[in-house]
Amino acid sequence: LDSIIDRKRPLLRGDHLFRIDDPFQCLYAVRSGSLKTYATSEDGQEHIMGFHLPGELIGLDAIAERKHPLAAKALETTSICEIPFHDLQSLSTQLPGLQSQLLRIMSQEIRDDEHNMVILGQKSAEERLASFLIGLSNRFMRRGFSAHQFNLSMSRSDIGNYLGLALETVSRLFTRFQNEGLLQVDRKHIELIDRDRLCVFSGAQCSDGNPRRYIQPQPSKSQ
Amino acid sequence: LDSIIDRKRPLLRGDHLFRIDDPFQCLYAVRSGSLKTYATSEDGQEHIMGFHLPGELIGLDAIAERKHPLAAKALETTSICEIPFHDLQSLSTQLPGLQSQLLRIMSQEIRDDEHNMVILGQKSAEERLASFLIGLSNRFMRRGFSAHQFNLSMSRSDIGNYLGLALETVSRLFTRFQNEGLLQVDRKHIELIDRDRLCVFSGAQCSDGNPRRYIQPQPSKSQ
DNA sequence: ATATACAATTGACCTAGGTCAATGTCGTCA
DNA sequence: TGACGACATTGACCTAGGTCAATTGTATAT
Repeated sequence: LDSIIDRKRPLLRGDHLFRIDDPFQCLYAVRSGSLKTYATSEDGQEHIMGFHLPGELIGLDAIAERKHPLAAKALETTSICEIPFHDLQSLSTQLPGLQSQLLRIMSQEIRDDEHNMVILGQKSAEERLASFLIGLSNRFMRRGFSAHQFNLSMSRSDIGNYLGLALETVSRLFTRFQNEGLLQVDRKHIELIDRDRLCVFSGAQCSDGNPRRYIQPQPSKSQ
Repeated sequence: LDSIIDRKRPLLRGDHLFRIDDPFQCLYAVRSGSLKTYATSEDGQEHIMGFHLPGELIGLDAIAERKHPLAAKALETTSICEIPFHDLQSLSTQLPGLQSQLLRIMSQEIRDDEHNMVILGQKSAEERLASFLIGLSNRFMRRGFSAHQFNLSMSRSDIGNYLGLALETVSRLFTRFQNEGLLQVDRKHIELIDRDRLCVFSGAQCSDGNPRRYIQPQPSKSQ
């Protein structure tokens, strides 16, 4: 199963794992550290699509066109597993479970993106940042890290870019959350003091540690 | 190949194809008509995630959890093909190409969602509506319909919800675009007069009829 | 034909959050 | 140790677009 996986030497902060339009050869799994993926618009503006933590898979969006639509850059010293896609495919013809596992992961990615679209399209700045922090917390928790205390490897500007906010707004919200007693910020270090109340601020479905979930249908106000 | 596909009787406007948390049995392909998919938040608020035109596939986000995270509702009289997922999977163990075709479609869906996240996160109201119209136009064109003239099956309110705008803003933009000579609106009917200039307004990468594309990397301002 | 209800438009007003600018803090390198 | 440069914070101001409300147009039911 992991006979095809190749462990590469670690990336340093700022190194690219791949760039936009690089040919698609491999999926990548983060072993340690973190990365951001981003698109750029014609004017050179960067649009961050995601932050990627240990245990997460990168590159699923490249399968269709056989090249990477986004670039991936390390936010800190980061080690990566390379998974050659060709090998993965031939292996999966033998292992029936592997194929459907891949489908499940991609389906989950689509769900997560849908969740992000709700956040970007419908939520206030406050709700966005709270959702972001709760989401990070959940992801750390699932991987066995502390859910109440972690370091942000990305800058305020990266967070703002990702959430569709100005970096000044992000900064102001951090101090506001801190004054409200929701959390303690020290530079990159975050401690969630009152995680439950932060969930309330995020306006959602997340206090149970189960992230990226959707909500029961309502009575349905006809059409 | 299409021995497993079942054609159901058509849905009427307002009918649900499935609701949130319905168990996942089938993928669905739109044959004619159109639908919207949406999540609802705890307060009953509807969040539209997509509009679905003939030839498009719905339900890929349900594979992971074996239930539908979104609801799908017909915007007009709509006919649908049901594709039982179980059958699809067993069939794909025999046909090698089918499996990878499915992966490609899901990968494309992830790319499309990423594209939408850029629109929601980074674009102005004007750019959002222009992108939306160009995107629709491209999708119609690819399916053999007119790229310059089509009917919107969704309300202004649906469009606003989808784009993260108030319906009043959508309405104002339609009249503005019309006054600028970009298009002609009559209720639900849209005629794109100056598609190229509308592309300019959308601030993107779309005038060539190839939608959902990403852009070359820039010189990269280091870090 | 008329009533009803919903969809769309338009205007007036207001506010969340963006922009610009000044200042502060930290980490790195000579 | 000091100076530079990136990052972060904070304040003052401004505007894109949201909200509220009135009006009109359109479609369905009686």
